[in-house]
Amino acid sequence: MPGAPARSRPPGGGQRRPQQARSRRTRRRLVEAAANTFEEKGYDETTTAEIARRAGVAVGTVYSYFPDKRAILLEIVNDTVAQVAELILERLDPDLWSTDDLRGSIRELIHTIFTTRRLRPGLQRIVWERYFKDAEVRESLEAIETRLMTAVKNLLLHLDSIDAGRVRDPDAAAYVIHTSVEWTASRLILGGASEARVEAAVETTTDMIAGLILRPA
Amino acid sequence: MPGAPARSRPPGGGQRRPQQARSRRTRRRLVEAAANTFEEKGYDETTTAEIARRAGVAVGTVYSYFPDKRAILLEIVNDTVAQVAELILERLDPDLWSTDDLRGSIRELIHTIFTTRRLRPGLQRIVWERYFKDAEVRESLEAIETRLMTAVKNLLLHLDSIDAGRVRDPDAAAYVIHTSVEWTASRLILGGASEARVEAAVETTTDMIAGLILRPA
Amino acid sequence: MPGAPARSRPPGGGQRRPQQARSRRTRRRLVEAAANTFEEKGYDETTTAEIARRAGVAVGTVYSYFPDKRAILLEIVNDTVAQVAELILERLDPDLWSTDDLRGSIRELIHTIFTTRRLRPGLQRIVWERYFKDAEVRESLEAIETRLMTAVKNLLLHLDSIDAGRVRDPDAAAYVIHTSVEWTASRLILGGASEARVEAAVETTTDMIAGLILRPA
Amino acid sequence: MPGAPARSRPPGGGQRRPQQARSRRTRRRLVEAAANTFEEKGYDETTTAEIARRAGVAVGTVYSYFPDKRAILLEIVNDTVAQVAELILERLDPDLWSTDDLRGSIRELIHTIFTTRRLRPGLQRIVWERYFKDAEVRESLEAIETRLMTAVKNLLLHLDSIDAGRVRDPDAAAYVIHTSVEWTASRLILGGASEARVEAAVETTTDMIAGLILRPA
DNA sequence: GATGAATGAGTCTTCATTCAT
DNA sequence: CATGAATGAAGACTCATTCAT
Repeated sequence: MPGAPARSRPPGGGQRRPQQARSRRTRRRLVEAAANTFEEKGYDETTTAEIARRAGVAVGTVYSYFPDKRAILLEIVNDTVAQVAELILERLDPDLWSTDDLRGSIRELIHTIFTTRRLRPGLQRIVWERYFKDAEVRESLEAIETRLMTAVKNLLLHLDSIDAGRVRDPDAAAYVIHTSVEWTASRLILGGASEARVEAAVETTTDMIAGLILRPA
Repeated sequence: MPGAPARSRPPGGGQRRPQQARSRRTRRRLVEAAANTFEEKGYDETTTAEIARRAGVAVGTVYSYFPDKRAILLEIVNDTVAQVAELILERLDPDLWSTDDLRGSIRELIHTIFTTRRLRPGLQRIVWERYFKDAEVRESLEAIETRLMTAVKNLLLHLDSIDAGRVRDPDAAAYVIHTSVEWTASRLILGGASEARVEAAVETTTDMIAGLILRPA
Repeated sequence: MPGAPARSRPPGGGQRRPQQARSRRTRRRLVEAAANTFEEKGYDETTTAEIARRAGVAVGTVYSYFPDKRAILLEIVNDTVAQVAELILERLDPDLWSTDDLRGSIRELIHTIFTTRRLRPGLQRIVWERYFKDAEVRESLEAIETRLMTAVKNLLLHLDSIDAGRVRDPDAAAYVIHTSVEWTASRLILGGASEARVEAAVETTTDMIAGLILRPA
Repeated sequence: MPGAPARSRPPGGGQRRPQQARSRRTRRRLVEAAANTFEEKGYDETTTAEIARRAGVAVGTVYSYFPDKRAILLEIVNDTVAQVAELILERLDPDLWSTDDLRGSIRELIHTIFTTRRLRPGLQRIVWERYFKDAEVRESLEAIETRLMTAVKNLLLHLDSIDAGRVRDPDAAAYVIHTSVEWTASRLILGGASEARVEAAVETTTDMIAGLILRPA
């Protein structure tokens, strides 16, 4: 599956087996069926039989596209996490940060992160659930987190360069910021907190991050 | 095995909670066996048969002390999380916080939290794994987190009262602080980070928290 | 399972798990059910479900006595082959060989071997079928064949010592004799040959062996 | 792939036996691919998908040349066994047997038989494995064995006619000789015996056969 | 109270074969 | 004629839980 946008792909591009149109469609149907079922019922609770049923194919077909159930999850996790990260990465572009209202930019970023957690919450739960259990899920997540943290770090360095930020240890800061915000967002949203509590958390988190990275006026 | 055969038991002998010495010991042995096995292999990978074996009893015995496998986990989670929390709660006592070096106190607190993650890491992983999956695990964890967050809030209010802190929204602050530090600690330690990275994270986290709650000199 | 006679076993003897009477009986029932089913339908065609059904237990029970289907076969093969071999080994005792009618003794031995093939023919087929396929079956069979060939060799040496035999290479002779007779017997009997053909083969095989090992008068 | 798209096909195009060059080649490729795979991995372990892959065709194509997997094996077994038998049949021609050194002729024959077992051992194993399992394999093998045994019998009669042999029961003798030598050879060679053991077995087998069929000088 | 044998529903996975394109 | 996507029956094995002894 494409993963990243892959806007302009070379003409004969085909990444795996699917060479025929029907095959491609079946694969997509399988991934979608699996994603929906995982989302609704969780990973362990989803049987390959149900995935097949919802995709409208036979069980065997599942196994001609994926070696096993885990492989389907992996692909979905990659896609989902990547999509979510993409939204955040866009907001981390230093060019978009007005010098006038840095706290506002931070706030907007935090808000975005909190909001993304509303996408496919079931799948995000599965990621937490399997993070320590499945090395590949972990690697998959960490690859994307590395991209995020690098973007955060670059932003910090940028702020520093325009005399707006103050960072002692950019790597550690990126790590701590990323981890803190991510988890606060996840727990709050996936845990079903009220809108008011979410807003309060966004505000406080913004203060916290601002306090860490912004040079006091 | 000591003690006479329990030939004459008191009429209304309760069957639930341990009333006899042997019973209590068996229960403890079961809990320990389960905790060790969960710790080593994870929850799903631990069979009740293995717990029984390691406790030196028959499978059936497990079920005369606990309604099911999950109940054992619940008890262990409660104990473990409570023990870990206790260490942190002690450090949150406002009386222990010197006014002179508030940042140092924060740092010490953060350090303590990071350190506690080294206790029973396998069990802590299970808590993450099951947090969204098992409502009782969630409740169990949240009950203790509530205590922690209340203590944090009280500390914030105390700092405020001595003109050392500044808190706009103590509830949100307690939540965000707790969640951020907890997760940063967990991922770093459970993920096996190097000592240097841990130290850097402690330092940066301290800065971040200090920036949020301390009144700038 | 006992395997060899184990005539006088130490009082508290119990070889594997079975400590309770019921357990022992279940195990026996399982082995018998499996042997009968293997015998009738062949190994691959026998499902663990059917073994369980015929033993009157649940599938799971099968797996609490044996790690897998193959293990049941192995045990049965060991027993069956050993039993068959025992009948032949008895006939190889030099003391039973009259000096007067050595050809008659050989004939009787050959006849015995041919006759044993009528025991559990289905299982014997399975042994051939899996001989090159399953290393443990092979080892199992070869262990017993080694005993047989050793007995043959000793007999040859004995005949030599009483000036009745002539053997150039006792090891090779034992091997060739054993293999030839065994396979001729197996193919003929397992292939369902007529009584007349069997008798003719016994006679000719006797001539062949006698020609090899007996000193011409 | 060669050839123009089969746009205009001759109306009554025969579907069964190879009439066109390409078809014949495809069939040969399939048989070879199957033979190699069977040889390397065994019958059960070979999937039709792999045969197709190695032949460079689609699975469906396999089924336009053969009704099923078993049919491919049957054809291969026929060919292989026939080829092997041919080598032996040549050596059974009475004209080639010098009267001077009959034991030498027997020895050479035995040697030839042992040597042929080194051809396609994997396939020969499959024949043993399926001999009792698959009636057609059995028939196929037996048809060729009948030819061999007839040749043996004719040889015996020939030796008798020139006063060199002595045979009580030519049919039984042919059967016993054939079966004994065949199996001794198979087990020894397919079992991977050392050259020395093979040589010893050849020698002893020669003695055994000579003792049965040659008139003592 | 303890024992441990027995349960059996539930899962994943394989692969020969078919048939629409 | 070839293709290869799809089929789906079948089977081995697991393990939390029960209950007769």
